[in-house]
Amino acid sequence: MGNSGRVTLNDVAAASGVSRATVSFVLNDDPRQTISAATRDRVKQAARELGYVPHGVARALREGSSRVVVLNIEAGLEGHYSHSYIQGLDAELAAHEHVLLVRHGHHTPQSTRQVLDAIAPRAVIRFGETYLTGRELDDLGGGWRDGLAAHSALQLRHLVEHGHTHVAVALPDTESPLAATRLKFTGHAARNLGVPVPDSFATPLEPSACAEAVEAFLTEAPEVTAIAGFNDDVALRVLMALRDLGRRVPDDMAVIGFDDNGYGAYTTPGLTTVHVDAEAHGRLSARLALGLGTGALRPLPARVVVRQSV
Amino acid sequence: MGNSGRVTLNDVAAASGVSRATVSFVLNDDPRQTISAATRDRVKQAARELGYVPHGVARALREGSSRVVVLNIEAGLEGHYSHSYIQGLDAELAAHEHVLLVRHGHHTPQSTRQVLDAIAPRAVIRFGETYLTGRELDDLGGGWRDGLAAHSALQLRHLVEHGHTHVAVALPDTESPLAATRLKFTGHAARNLGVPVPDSFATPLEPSACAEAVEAFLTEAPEVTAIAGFNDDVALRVLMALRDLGRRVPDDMAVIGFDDNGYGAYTTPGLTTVHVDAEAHGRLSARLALGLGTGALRPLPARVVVRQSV
DNA sequence: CTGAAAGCGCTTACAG
DNA sequence: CTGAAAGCGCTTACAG
Repeated sequence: MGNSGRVTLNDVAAASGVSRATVSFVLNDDPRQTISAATRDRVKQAARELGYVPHGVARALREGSSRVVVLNIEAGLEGHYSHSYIQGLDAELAAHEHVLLVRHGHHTPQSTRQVLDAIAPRAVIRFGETYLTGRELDDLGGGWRDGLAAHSALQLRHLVEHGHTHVAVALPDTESPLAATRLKFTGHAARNLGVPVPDSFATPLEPSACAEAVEAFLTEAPEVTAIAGFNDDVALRVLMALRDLGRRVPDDMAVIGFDDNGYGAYTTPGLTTVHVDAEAHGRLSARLALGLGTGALRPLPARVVVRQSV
Repeated sequence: MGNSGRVTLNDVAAASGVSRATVSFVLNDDPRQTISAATRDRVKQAARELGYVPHGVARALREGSSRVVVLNIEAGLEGHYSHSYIQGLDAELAAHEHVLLVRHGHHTPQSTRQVLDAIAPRAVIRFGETYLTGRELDDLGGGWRDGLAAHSALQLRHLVEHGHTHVAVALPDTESPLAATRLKFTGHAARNLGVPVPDSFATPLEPSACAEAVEAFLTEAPEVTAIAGFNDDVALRVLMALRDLGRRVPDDMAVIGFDDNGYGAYTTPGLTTVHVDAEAHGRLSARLALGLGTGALRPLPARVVVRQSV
């Protein structure tokens, strides 16, 4: 097996007494070749016995890309949704003999370039794109059907159905590329539901600063009776702020979260929130990245998890 | 530039009127070659103008490995610690011109093999190994100095310092490779502190099941006055269970978490917990994976974040 | 100081 | 049906 420890195509060819080309044809089930059953067996047998595994790097150099899919995820977008999404993506990719590799943190064009050049992945997925634009999800039939837009609307609708017409949106304190989009979608939904377009405010991480922010906002907008969180983290902070301010939830103020992260079950009152089938979104992204159809895959529609905060 | 869109070494060589070898020497600053300043400049200039970027796959095929480090992380080990750890790892690797790619989910030997073959990473890090064994951290001087053992001891010590001698450990419901190790370390610490070795129990995710588990355990062990959580998730579940059982925290039972995930600030009472400098652990792992020294890097010691639960 | 050549391990026209 | 050959883009002895 050469000089290194690795078993190569050469070794298999030598062991089975055919050329490298033939080995490659057999192992890759090339449909354009007709190779005798005897030869096939001999080659496969030899490959098995030698423990041959194709060298992906060489294959990638030759084919132009490796059987790897890279997911880029910005630091600010990580959360419960992304976690489930990754699970789905990983599982579906594995089912099609690809591996998922995730790039966390902040990505500059150079670093992205470096990854591309280093491993020539079959596809690079930018996390959030699907969900955000709903573009791929559109393929299932209907723009707002199961994207962020639909879910933003679901969140607001729950509030409206509970009698709230003046709603505010609580946003993270840090810059999130999703914040503006979310706000836009919620605005759309408000118009559809015939309620005023919600105002928004940021929620600092530090509890007393957050309480101040909530208080300041509510002083300016005393008509607001319900707050819709950008996500559960934000909603949880609002819940704490309201408690510190002595406002009762849901009696004085209703609060609803987004993307049920589980921790909303631990507060008093529990946080009502929106649950999204992120795992299926991940599977969908996988199929689309590989150029497969969406198959029978259909994400479960989002649903409201009712606890006590609204 | 060849037939594809890519600029290769060949293109740079042609543009600067030298051979491919020379281009390679110049661009890689090969110390064994002496190349005239004029030629160097010409080559570098041409590379810059053409926007040449070395093809990592080809380089990996030639050199045997790519400038990529892979982190394997099992689904059960993800949490706050891993999140910070990844940030540190990513940043430090980037500082040394490597990129971090994370493999989530469950890993079989075959899938690991596939990754290895697909991208020939410079190193593969198994998450938790460092922290768990404290092996790498030992290098900083002293086995228990800043690993899981030391932190388990810190958690228990806080309880003992607050007058608790009969402590129980709450574990996750799922199999965690860390659980046994944790228990062992806490046992060691108990002996050192001269208190009985803590018993343990599992905490189901489902709230009523969890309450039952807590109740059953405490009925068997009425002498227990404090519960140490495997992590904050577990401790938070215990907190909820105790509330549902009508036991007051900390008066009837003290609770302490582990690996401050932030959500402990949202409960009533707030969860006292142990905060670990995972980011520095990540940086350390990066340096060790690349075969660099640990430099001046020294993780901050873990500390107890005091809230109200003990 | 510089260039021609080999080779990393694979795939795939092309010629028998 | 099968094999010899080229080539993916790079690095590095080796020979001038």
